[in-house]
Formats: sequence, structure tokens, C-alpha cells
Amino acid sequence: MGKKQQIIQVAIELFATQGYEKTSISAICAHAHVSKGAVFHHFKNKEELLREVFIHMAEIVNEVDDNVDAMTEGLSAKEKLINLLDHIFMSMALPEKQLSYQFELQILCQSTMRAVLEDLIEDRYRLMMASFQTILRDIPSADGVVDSHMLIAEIDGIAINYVFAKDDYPLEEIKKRFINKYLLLLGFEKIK
Amino acid sequence: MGKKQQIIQVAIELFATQGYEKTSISAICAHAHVSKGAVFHHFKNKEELLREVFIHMAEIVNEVDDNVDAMTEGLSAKEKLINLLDHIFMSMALPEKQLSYQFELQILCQSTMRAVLEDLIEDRYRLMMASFQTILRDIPSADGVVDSHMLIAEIDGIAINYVFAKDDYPLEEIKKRFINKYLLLLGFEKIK
Amino acid sequence: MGKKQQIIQVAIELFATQGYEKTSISAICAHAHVSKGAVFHHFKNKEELLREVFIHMAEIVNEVDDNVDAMTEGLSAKEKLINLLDHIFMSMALPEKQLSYQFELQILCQSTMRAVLEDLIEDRYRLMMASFQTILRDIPSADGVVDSHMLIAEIDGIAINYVFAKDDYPLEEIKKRFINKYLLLLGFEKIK
Amino acid sequence: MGKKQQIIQVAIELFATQGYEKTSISAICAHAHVSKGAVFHHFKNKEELLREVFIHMAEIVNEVDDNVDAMTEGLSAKEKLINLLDHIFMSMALPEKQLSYQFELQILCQSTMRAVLEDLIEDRYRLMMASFQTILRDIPSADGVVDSHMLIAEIDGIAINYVFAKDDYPLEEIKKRFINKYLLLLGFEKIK
DNA sequence: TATGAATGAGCTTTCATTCAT
DNA sequence: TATGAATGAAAGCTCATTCAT
Repeated sequence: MGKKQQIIQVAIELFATQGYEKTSISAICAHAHVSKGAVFHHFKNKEELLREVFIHMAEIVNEVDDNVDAMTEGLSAKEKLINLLDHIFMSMALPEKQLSYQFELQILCQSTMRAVLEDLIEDRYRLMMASFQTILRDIPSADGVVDSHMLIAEIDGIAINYVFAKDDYPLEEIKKRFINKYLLLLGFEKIK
Repeated sequence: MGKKQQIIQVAIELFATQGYEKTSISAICAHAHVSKGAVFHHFKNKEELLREVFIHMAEIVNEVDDNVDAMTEGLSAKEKLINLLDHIFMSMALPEKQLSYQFELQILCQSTMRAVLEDLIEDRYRLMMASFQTILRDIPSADGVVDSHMLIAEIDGIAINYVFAKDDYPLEEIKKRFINKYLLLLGFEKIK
Repeated sequence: MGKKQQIIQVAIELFATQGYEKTSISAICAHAHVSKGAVFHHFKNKEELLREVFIHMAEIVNEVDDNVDAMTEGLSAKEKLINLLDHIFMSMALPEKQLSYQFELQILCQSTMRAVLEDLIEDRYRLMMASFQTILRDIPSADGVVDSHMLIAEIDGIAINYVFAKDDYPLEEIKKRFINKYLLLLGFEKIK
Repeated sequence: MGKKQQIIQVAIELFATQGYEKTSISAICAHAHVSKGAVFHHFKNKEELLREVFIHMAEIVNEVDDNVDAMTEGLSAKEKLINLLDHIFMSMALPEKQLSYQFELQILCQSTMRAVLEDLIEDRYRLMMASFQTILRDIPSADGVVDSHMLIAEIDGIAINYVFAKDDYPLEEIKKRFINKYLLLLGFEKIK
């Protein structure tokens, strides 16, 4: 693996777990077994490294998510929704996804990161909104915009609490209640 | 106002908005019109300042929250739940509460803060859990533990999204749908 | 002496002899027996240190020059000119003046220094022009502007060559020929 | 053009305008559209590049100057002097010459450059001294050594002031007064 | 010949902390 | 109580130079 990839890999890990400010270039070098010069050879500065890390992380997450979106054709709106939520909750257990939740949280509260990634973040939020709205559009009792905002926010909240509590967090049970809640709200029957 | 209070006041603001790491003692001094020596006279070091800031912030938030808890006696479980959620959503608009959400988010992401405040955070989470469980205990179809975790997480998520998006975030509509969702899940009638 | 003065003193010496870019803050600290932190406590950054150094140097040079200007009243224009040139040449041997010539040369060729000191440099050039023009104004055959420019440039050139060659540079003889040259040009009798 | 020539060309420009220290190898590569490896293939290190640049620059300047020296035979000492000064002043407007004045100034100020080029500089100064002394030898009232030093220094000074002030610097008028000054000093009639 | 990845020393600057006053 | 001078470690970054290809 090229040193550039090593650096990005390590940076993802450290930015997500310790935050951008607290992660020194030196720390990245130490973990990636690379010299400081190498980092600045491949990335103009720390901010550019951050941007490349963000993009790389988005790609990884997209790969994970593409698996679901694939074969939902022909399903009813209800089934699509269940499918999507099911997938989201299940993927929360994946290390890549957990890292990405932590990473996004860092972005949210560190002004430096927000400033650097502003454009990229907005793009991603719009994408998520669109993906929920596409499904909700076919459900008469849904409020496309509001429910999408709500879904995103709640999933965020659960993911964050799960990632940071992890041990004995009743994720599976929450998932069931969460899905049922939405089915009821949207006028469907509960499942299970 | 004593210099110590000035320092804490400024520190709350800066820790919440910029994060603990990014907030230098110098910055605090500048904003509080106080000398560096004064800070280290009143607080052993930066970490102790952080702890005092956390405690001070908790007190402020408790004052806000006590107003509701006060007169819920004699109400039905359903009414209590609606009351509580209503209060939580409404208080999200208060500057003090927004600051506290930002502050807690900072704690979550920044390992330094977490390490310093670990004990205090756990206490607060337990308190919130207890407060929800007390209400849910009287509702047969509720799953006390799971639903409490879920409620806390979702409210967290919504608060965070609201605080950082603020402009044109449909908080009021989300609140309505959110409450109805829970009423349906717990076997009550929708309201409004 | 305060540490701030020590720093400025050392910085003058090093900026003049080695140049601004080549003079590291570390080097200044080492020579001034001061910590790096002390430098940045007293000066916002290296550029501000440069500006303060320039101003301090200008003050020193002004003190030297004030001695002459003092008692020229009542003298003829010719005598005033001779006096001034005499003083300038004599002061070239002073360590302070040599340092200032070197310093000004550094400013001239280092774009960073020029940029930082632009305003201060222009002020000083205007002052020198004025001081020569005041004397030449009373000499009919002089061309105030042109001769002032020429005088400044030539003195610069001689000072530079003297400072950097020093050993066995015939400064005294040059002074005599230099003054006579100007007396002849301006229509006076040679002296000596 | 060979890559080596490209590098030298760019290095002249950058060393003269920005100084040796401030000019990084990377900058040279960028301007010359050449890789870093190429520079170190053609030149052992940065100092050797400097020496080759100096030599190349000297050749360019010599070509310019040879044009005059060529056909001065048979002229009187006075005419030779006027010729030489005339040529020097006129050539100040040439871009090559201006670059060379800046370059020489850089050498003077930057100890690194001086150290590397010491021998080459002394050679050039001796050459200039000789060229003036040859002419002055035939003028009884001249002081060969002293006047040569003075001429060199003054021309230096004027060139420097001209190059760095450029806009609206009265070079033409200075030239006239300068030549007349020397004619008077050496016992000749003024011209024009 | 030529490339560019990689290194490590050194640069300016920030920062929590100490201490004499 | 309060000041601010002083420290030294560590941060982000630049740069000449080396080397495998």
C-alpha cells in the first residue's frame, strides 16, 4: 500500500476518535510509520489532508450503503422504508460506519473542520434528505420534508449514543421499537 | 461580579462554541478582561476550570428544567409525557439550553473533556434515564429501559441538528410528529 | 536592562549583518539569553519585531545626526553643505551608523523586509531629501531635486562599499575629493 | 534549450529579485518546469548552482560591456571617460544589467552568498578598478586609486537607487550632473 | 538523464503553566 | 488577590538533499 493511503487510513482513525485539532501531524506520522515530510509531500497542508480524508471516508460509506439500495425495486413503500431503516441500524455495528459517525460528529462541533468541509457536508446532507424523501413521497400520510429531517436527526442521535456507550446498549430492541414507531405514524401495521 | 464568575461565564461560552482544546487560556483572559495570573489563581489548571464550568452549566440547566417537573402531580402518564416532551422541545430555543447541548456534544467528541468529566457525565445520564423511566413505568405498553434510551438519543439528535442548522429548521413541526409518534407507539390517541 | 531591550539590541545586530530571513528567532534567543516564548510575549510576531527594530534603529541614528544640525545657524550655504557632508562621512566610522547602513541595505534587497517596512522607509527617504534640498535651495547653481537624489545615492554607494571593504578603504581621501567635486559643481572654490 | 540552461535562467531571475535564501529549489523547479531530481542531477547542491549562476551572469554582463570598450582607441582621456560613464549610465536601463545590479546587491548582503562567491567577487572588483585606473592614469589631476574607488561606489549607489525606485527617478539628469562633476574635478571643461 | 517519493532538521508560532512582584 | 514576564514543549510547515526507479 502506498504511503499516501497509509496516511489517509491513519488520519481517518485519529480524526474520528480524537478530533482534528487534537490529532497532530506527528501523531499521524508515528502511527503510519512515515516521516513528517511525507505528509506534506502528499498533502498541501493539514486542511487538505482533512478534505481528502473526508472524501475517502464518504467513498467507503457509500460502498456499504450501495449494497442495500441495489435491490429495492418492485417493493412497496412500506417495505422500502423497513428495508432502509433495517440496513441503517445493522450497519451501525460496522467499524467503518462507527468511525464515520464519530467523524461526522467531530465535524459538527469543531468549527475548523466545519469551515474546511462546509461544501462537502452540505452535499451529503442533501443526499440523505433526498434518499428519505424518495421513499416517503409514496406514502400519503408522510410529511416528506419534516419526517426526513426527523429521521436523520433521530438516527444521528441513536448512532452517537450507541457508538459512545456501546457496551450493553440495547440497539436491537431500539431498532424494533424505532421501526414500529414509524410504521404506526405513517399509518401502517406494526411488524413482529 | 467576581472575577471567578466572569471567567466561568466566558469559559462556558467558548468551550461550548469552540471546544475545549481550541479555547486557549489567553482567549478566555481576553474575553473576560482578566489577567492570566487570575485564572491560575482561581483554578489549579485548565482541567479544573473545565470541571467547574461543567458543574456551573449543570446548575443553570437544572434551574430551567425544574420549572416543569414542579407541577406535574396529579396528571395522567400520557399528560406527563406530553408535558415533558413539550417542555424539552420548547427549551431547545433557549440560549442556555443551546449552549448546554453544544457543550455536551463537545464533551462527547473530545477525549480530553470526556476523561476529565467522565464521572459527572455518567451521573447526568442516569438522572435523565430515571426521569423518563419514572413516567414510562405507568404505561403498560412501554419498554421502560429501551424507550428511555431511545427517547434520550432521539432528542439528542434533534437538538444537535437544530442547534447547528437553526435557520429554517422545522422544529415545531418535528415536535408535533415526534410526540404523536410516541403516543401511537405507547397505545394512546394522537393529539391535534 | 529589560529583556525586551536585549531582544531588540540583538535583533538589530543580526538583522543588519545576516539579514532578516537568515536570522532565526532561535538565534536571537541564543544571543540575547532569552527563551523563545519571551520573544513572542513582547512582539506579536517576527514582522512586528522587525518594525520595532527599525524604529529603534532610526532613533539611534537620529540622535547621532542631531548633533550636527544643531549649530549650523548663521552659516553660509557653502559652509552648511561642507558641514553636513563632513558629518556624514565622519559618522560612517561609527558602529551604529555602519549597522544602520547594513540594515538599510538588507531592507532594500529583501522583499519581505521592504513589504513590512514600506511606509517607514518612504518617510525616511523623504526626510533625507528634504534635508538636502533645504541647503541646496540657497545655492543658485544647484538643481535641488536632482542633486539631492544624486547625493543620497552616492553617499549610499560609498557607505556600502566602505562598510563591506573596510580594511584599507581610503575613506578620508574619498571624502576630500567628494566634497571638492560638489563645491566645483556648485560654483564654489575648492577647499584645502 | 537544455534543462540546465532553463534552470540557470530561472535561478538568475529568482536569486536577483528574491534573494538566494528566499529562493527554494522547489520554486526554481516550478518556474523552470523541471523536476527536483533534475536540479540535483545538474548541480551538486544549491551552492554550486549559485556559483554557476554567478558565472553565467558575469558572461552576460561582459557581452554588454564589451561593446563599448571595443572602439575607444585613439580617443583622448577625457573622451574615454565620458564614453565610459555614458555607457554605464545608459546600460542601467537594460534588464540584464538591472538584474545584475540586484544580484550583486544580494551577494553583498547575504553572508551565505558572499562566502560562496568570495573569490569571484574579488576578481570582478579588481577588474573594474583596473578599467577605471587605465583611463585615469592619463589625467594628471586624477588620483587613480581614490577616484576609481569613488567612481565605483557612486555608480553602485546610483544604480541601486535607480533600480529600486525606477518610476520617475531622474536618471538622465543625474547622469549629466554626474559627468560634469567629474570633468570639473579633473580639470576639464563642462559639457553641454 | 530525469522523476518525484521520502527524509529529517529547522523554522515560526501557540500554549499551559510558573513565579516574582 | 491580581499582574504579566518568562519558560519550554509541541504544533504546523518548509526545505535541501537522497535515492529507487
